[in-house]
Amino acid sequence: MATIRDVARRAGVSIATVSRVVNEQPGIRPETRARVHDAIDELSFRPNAIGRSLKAGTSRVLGVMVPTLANPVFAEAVEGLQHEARKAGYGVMVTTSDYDADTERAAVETLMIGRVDALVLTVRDAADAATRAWLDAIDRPVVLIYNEPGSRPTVTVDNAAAGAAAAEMFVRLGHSRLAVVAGSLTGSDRSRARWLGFANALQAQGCPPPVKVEIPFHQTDLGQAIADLMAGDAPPTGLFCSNDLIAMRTMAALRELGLGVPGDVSVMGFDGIATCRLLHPSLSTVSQPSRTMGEAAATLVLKELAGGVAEPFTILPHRLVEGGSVGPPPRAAQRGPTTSPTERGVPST
Amino acid sequence: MATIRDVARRAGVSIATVSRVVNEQPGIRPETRARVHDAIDELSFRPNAIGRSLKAGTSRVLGVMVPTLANPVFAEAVEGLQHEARKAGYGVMVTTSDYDADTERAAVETLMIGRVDALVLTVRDAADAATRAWLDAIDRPVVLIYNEPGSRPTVTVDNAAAGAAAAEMFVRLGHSRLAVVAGSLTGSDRSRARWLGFANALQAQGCPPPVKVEIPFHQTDLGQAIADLMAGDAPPTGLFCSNDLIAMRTMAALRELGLGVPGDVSVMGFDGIATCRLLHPSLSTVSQPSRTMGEAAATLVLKELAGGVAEPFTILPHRLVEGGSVGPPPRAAQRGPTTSPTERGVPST
DNA sequence: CTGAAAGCGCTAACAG
DNA sequence: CTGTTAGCGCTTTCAG
Repeated sequence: MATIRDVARRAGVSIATVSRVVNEQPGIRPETRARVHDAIDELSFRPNAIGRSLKAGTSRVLGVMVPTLANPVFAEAVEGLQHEARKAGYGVMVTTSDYDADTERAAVETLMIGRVDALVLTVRDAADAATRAWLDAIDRPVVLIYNEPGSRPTVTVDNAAAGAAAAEMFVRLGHSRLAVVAGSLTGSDRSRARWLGFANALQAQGCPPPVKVEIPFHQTDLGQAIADLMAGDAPPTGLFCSNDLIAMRTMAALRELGLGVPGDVSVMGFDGIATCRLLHPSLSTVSQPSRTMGEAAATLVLKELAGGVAEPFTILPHRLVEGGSVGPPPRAAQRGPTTSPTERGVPST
Repeated sequence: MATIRDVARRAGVSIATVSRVVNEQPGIRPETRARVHDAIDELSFRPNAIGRSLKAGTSRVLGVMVPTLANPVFAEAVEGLQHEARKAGYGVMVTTSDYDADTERAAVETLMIGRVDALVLTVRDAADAATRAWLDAIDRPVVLIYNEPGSRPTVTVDNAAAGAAAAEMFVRLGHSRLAVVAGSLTGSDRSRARWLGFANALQAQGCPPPVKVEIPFHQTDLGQAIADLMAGDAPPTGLFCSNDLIAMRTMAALRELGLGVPGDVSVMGFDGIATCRLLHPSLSTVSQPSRTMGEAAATLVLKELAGGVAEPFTILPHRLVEGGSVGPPPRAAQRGPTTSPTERGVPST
């Protein structure tokens, strides 16, 4: 691999001149510039980013950590982030944490040793004391994404409001016995926020508190969990799932049990991943603008890197996507006479 | 940020000693080591990877390029690759090419300038002359993934055999009028290989050649394309899609048209992404071990980096997943009397 | 067992 | 307009 010195020798100039040509600085005689360019081409020289970084003290690399790339919601965000970073000439180093707190810490540590200039992270719980401790100790720009706003700039949606919106939709349709199926209600801040928003809205509407079902990460077969949930003489008529992947698996489990969606039970997801429209019935969900969130996180962190001050948080709009998986509760479960949801209309606030 | 010099001063030793302690080299008096460790902790010193890289001439970073992270098949591979890389102490820089040949070149160039030690790539077409030219010019270990084996070590499945297996399944069930719905039949080497395997197998069985339908990347609504395909008096009874995402969209389009799957038409995908099991009917597909492929690519490239010689190619096994989206053709379309597929059984070779 | 010093590839201040 | 030189943080001979 040719170095700047090789080029200088070949072109018969000093390394400073080569550096100037490479960095397109003014004040070089055109013919000198041409000679240098020739030498560069002949040796197919590419300036060594490491030498450059060492001098500059920056790497022009962003570090990104998400729980997993196997969930399209994160993959899409990384895709958007990557595009935005590339436009600005930044590379992106990616790691996954598998929703594990220890892995999170270690992974971020590795990214920092790798000298990324800034970080974009999704942590399990931005409010957790231990997490906050190491997060606050990071001496570089950090932007959280998907997490609940806390001590670091954050790009997210209003999870509590989104949870409430889901609850209101269920209530509007006549549901009152509801359950929440979540990946890790206790561990994940956003999951908790959605839960709280959901449960509070239900309470405000005079509904009994929802049942909680927790699904361990990596457990893909929800058959037993859903069977248990739906057993008994007053099973829930609506399920609010903490993400679309879980919602889709829940629907599959319900079908196994011979229960109709939304005939016997309505299912609602969260995230708005691309494939959820392709189900039949299509999945009703609270959609987050994942790609845009990734882009926004990149923009934010890049701005901070450029010396700007990042806004403490960016709340992007969520959107209630009404698919086919949510409908009125089965007749037997309705309390009092109700007309069809469309006839009832939306309450005027 | 503390440097090795700060630590040395604080511990009252030379920077060489600090370096030795950090790199756990033998021959340091225990008390000296302890003093250095204390200084390191007090200053929370982390060795600067850039300085280290400059000296060593390697970055301990792998560069990865895939067409898009929005297709879970690639996201999963990157996930696997990343895990494997981290185990070996390597970081992973990711880029996407959007299936565009120019972007591919530019993205790889950017990765190389970023001084990745080696590359793992999925290119549109590993057989394309222009692509081969720049690929062969890369002066670092390169492993291709998903591509057809060519001039560089490759981790993939036997796409032609997989296409043939799909064809044989269709024929076994009694289909003869088939179509291929592909993302970019002309541009993608693997898509082409699957097509050839599929078409050749059909010919061998005495079936007419399949119809081709090409779907531009980014076109997510296949309604019109599928409507056109299914118009006419002898529409295909089976559709072989070049990937699961397209297959899922195809199924959605068919449903819009009021056509039953597999009653009126059978649909088969390719990739085996997680969500395809969750459809109803579940998608029949040729499954690739994506995560394992990512891991294998990492292992291969890491081995080469360690001085080993990489195998020219690693063909991982594909698997025909029989879901609910494929069945016998509708009665009217069958040629000659046939019994149900299970009764007919599999031909004894 | 420890220290001094060279040098990885590059940029930028300073000289000419 | 161009060259000389110092130095970014680290590892690694070579001396002692």
